[in-house]
Amino acid sequence: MTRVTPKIQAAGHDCTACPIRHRAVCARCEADELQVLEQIKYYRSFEAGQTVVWAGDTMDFVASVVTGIATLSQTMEDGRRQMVGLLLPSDFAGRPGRATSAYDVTAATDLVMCCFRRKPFESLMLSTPHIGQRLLEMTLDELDAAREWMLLLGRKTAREKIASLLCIIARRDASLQLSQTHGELRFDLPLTREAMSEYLGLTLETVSRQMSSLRREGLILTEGKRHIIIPDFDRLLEETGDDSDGGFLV
Amino acid sequence: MTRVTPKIQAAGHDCTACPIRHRAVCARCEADELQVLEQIKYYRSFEAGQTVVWAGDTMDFVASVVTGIATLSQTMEDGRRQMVGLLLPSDFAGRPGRATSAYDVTAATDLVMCCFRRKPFESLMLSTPHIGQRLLEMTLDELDAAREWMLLLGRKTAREKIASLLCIIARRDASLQLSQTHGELRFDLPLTREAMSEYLGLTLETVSRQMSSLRREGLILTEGKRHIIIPDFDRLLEETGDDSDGGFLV
DNA sequence: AAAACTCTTTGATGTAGATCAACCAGCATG
DNA sequence: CATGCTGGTTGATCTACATCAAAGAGTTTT
Repeated sequence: MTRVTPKIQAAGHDCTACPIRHRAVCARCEADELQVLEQIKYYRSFEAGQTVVWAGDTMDFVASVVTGIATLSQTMEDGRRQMVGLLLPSDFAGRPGRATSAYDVTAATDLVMCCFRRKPFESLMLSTPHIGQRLLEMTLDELDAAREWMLLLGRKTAREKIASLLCIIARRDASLQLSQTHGELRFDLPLTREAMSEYLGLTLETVSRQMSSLRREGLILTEGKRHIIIPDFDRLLEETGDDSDGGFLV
Repeated sequence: MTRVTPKIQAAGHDCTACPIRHRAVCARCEADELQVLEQIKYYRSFEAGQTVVWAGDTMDFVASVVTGIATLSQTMEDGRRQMVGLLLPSDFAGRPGRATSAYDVTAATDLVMCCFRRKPFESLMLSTPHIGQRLLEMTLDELDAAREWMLLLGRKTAREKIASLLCIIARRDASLQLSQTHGELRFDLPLTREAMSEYLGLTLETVSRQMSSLRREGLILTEGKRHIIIPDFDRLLEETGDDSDGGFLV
């Protein structure tokens, strides 16, 4: 389990060079506002599989994902688990005004977060409207995504669920690389079959079977277990059950 | 279909007498800020079953639910529907900065909304931080509720889903009446079996069967089709699958 | 007071996905 | 190079819920 510690931790204190500068909670901040943020921020790294916080534990910071992927999940007493959020670079974790985490937060891949102690961040929100405004916008986006996910969980078939997840990840990956979402797409699946099943409200066996079925039909190709190639994105899109046009807001 | 038009429409321009004054987006506003809001607000009434807006249609206002219940739902091309939100008095509908509704908004019961034209509301948000702050708080609450719902949709059994829904409605009803959530509770179900099924990701037959089963076991009693009596709230709570203590944030 | 609605309940049957159980591939470890 | 470990695949069987179908209860309409 030897993993390279992401470089940014050692380096970057300079917000202007930050890769998520224009999309994170600080996106609207002016130079002087950024300087205040730089005073209270610190980076934390996690290895794939590590837990950032457990549901119910105190969480005295809020944070932006800088690189990697984190998941939010809930667990029932008897162990049933449901993932309720997938945090990608620039997404925000934690809730101003709340001391304990409502969810298990876990590093799905190696992860770097830009953290702010909660109290200073909260007072900053009062004095710096740009932060609150941006956070509102991001929270509204999250709410839309959560509601889209409710449709998936409540009404889609296993096959549609898998296709939807693959399309979402492919799309977000493409948007990070600034490539087009047409024709062939390739990316690494950042989730295990088990994590996928927790996100989709399925068992991992069903996930595996549906992946195999999509592979058999040529809708996806795989290299190793995790590298996915989508030869024709639009064709996979048709399997999601969504409107051909609009669909997910991502 | 003769229904009494809610009185507030004729009467109330006075925010200070508003029943949702202390819980809605305007909760944190000072007297002078309320005066500005009063300038741009207007009431709209809808009868049970009426559509407020269709998904995709332009929605040039945002609004607070004053009395009654509204639902948000999504529809797939082939007609499968999933409810993604239940708006109770004081809840907020619409999204500042977005011109079209992402969901079908429907009056589940007779409904009165306090509306603000979107543009003036947006500029008010910039000049009146109290509104944006409150909206952020409400949106974060909605997001928590949506995530709780994802757990229900993804992992709960039909029986647990029904018990959860009844508990949530009973709880919110009790909080409006300022009564305790222990021992016997009674309330009117504001949803048809079909609406319940759309919310829970079930068919209406399954909803009906599970309601009958809870009734047979004495967990609920019914008077007519819609009036529900919960003789022992804590006993019903045990059927939800949630932690006995915390559970829903509502 | 019969007809037509809407909402609900109940029964018979079918099926998607869960559950239980092997087994395989890739890797790290003694 | 056997050993165990983690993550993934595939098969056989079971079951919770969907689907199809009919009928009851409470309305409004004629």
